[in-house]
Amino acid sequence: MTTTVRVLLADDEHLIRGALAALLALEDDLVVVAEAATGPEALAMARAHAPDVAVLDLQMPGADGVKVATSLRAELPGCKVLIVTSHGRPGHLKRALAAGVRGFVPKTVSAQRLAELIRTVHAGNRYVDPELAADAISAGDSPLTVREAEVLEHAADGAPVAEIAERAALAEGTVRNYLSSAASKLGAENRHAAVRLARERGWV
Amino acid sequence: MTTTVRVLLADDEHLIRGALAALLALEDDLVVVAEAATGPEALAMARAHAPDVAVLDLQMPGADGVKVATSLRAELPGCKVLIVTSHGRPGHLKRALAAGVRGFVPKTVSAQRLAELIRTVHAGNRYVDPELAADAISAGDSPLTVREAEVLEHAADGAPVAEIAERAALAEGTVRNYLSSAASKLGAENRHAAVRLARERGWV
DNA sequence: GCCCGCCCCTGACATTTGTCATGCCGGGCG
DNA sequence: CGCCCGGCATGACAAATGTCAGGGGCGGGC
Repeated sequence: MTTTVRVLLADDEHLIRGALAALLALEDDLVVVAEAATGPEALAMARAHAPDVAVLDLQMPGADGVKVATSLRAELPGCKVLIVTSHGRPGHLKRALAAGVRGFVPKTVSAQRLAELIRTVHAGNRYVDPELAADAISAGDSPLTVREAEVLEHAADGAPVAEIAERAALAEGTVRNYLSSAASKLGAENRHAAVRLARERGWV
Repeated sequence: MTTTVRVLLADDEHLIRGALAALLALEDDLVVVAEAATGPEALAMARAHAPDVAVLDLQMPGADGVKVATSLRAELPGCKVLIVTSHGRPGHLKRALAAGVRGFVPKTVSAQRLAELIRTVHAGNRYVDPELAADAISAGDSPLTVREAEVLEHAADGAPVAEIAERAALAEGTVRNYLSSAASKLGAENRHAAVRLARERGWV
């Protein structure tokens, strides 16, 4: 007997979610038991329906896919998580795996392939897109120290150093130093470029 | 007799494009005659198949939806363009309409609704998502002068003023001035925040 | 024709940011 | 234990950035 897999689908784009639900419904052994458009909603739906596999978009309003996965791991250990994403940032993959995610693929895969992957993770196996994995490996670990990353995050919206210093409870000179060392580690000309790079690599 | 509508589908995310194609195929009067994953590919497909309606993603590799629409308008005036987008930036809507686009909607619409809209634009009518329209109106026109926008663009990747000055063939002081006035017009603290805001509003 | 306002452009000055030399502390290692 | 290394923190100085006052050109209103 082929067991049927109960799936939760979470993506903020209704068009895509609906289309996906329709396509997955064509597979005999898959059934979409719940849909959600936001992070918190996904969590609530998961609690209510206890799906076998949760297919989560990485970027959703409220809480991103990784955050949802973390909560899910604690509350429903039996629920496997598969993350799909449009723009694969290396660091996200690492964070996702740390959160216990079982699968991680870009949205460029076909629906057919996605269905296979749902079965794969349901069977207890893992799968990450080879290209994303290669990116993550070549990007490597974050070279930033805890404080450097913290200061970079505060600098993300272009705030002046004085403001960052206040929020981080540091002297201005110190903040400038962290910014500077972070920028040089990232090979950036200035802190703004550094912020962009760190974001791209998923290190902030 | 209900005429059948020949549709071109362009989106870089295979998962979504495939799912969409499948759903639209369920509608009796719609037929997807071509698919594309990039801007140039969409253009080539349009030339080859001369579709009635082109459904374009706003953000694609190569050339964005608006650029494709512009070319299409010149080469295939009979082909109506409907743009779908994940992240609606006000300025894009304006540019799109200027490029002769007939419909503009976020990806949060349902597939059912999208099918209706394809018929709507095919019938010669226009449709823009009310919420996006409201955003565009409230965001209003760009308050930036030509030079201000130009300098902001050059500043986008965090380049130092000297470099911007060279690329724009201006004195450094002048560049600082434009940056400064642009920032104040946008209500930004500094040029980096200004760049972000201008991007969000679609003014650069 | 003349004035006014806006855009374009510039250099000088004040402020902010980036860089450097330095000190403190805790953890690993010979 | 004593040493060295790396992360954390700071202030002083040099360089980049933001702000200001001002001048030339062009078009619309009177």
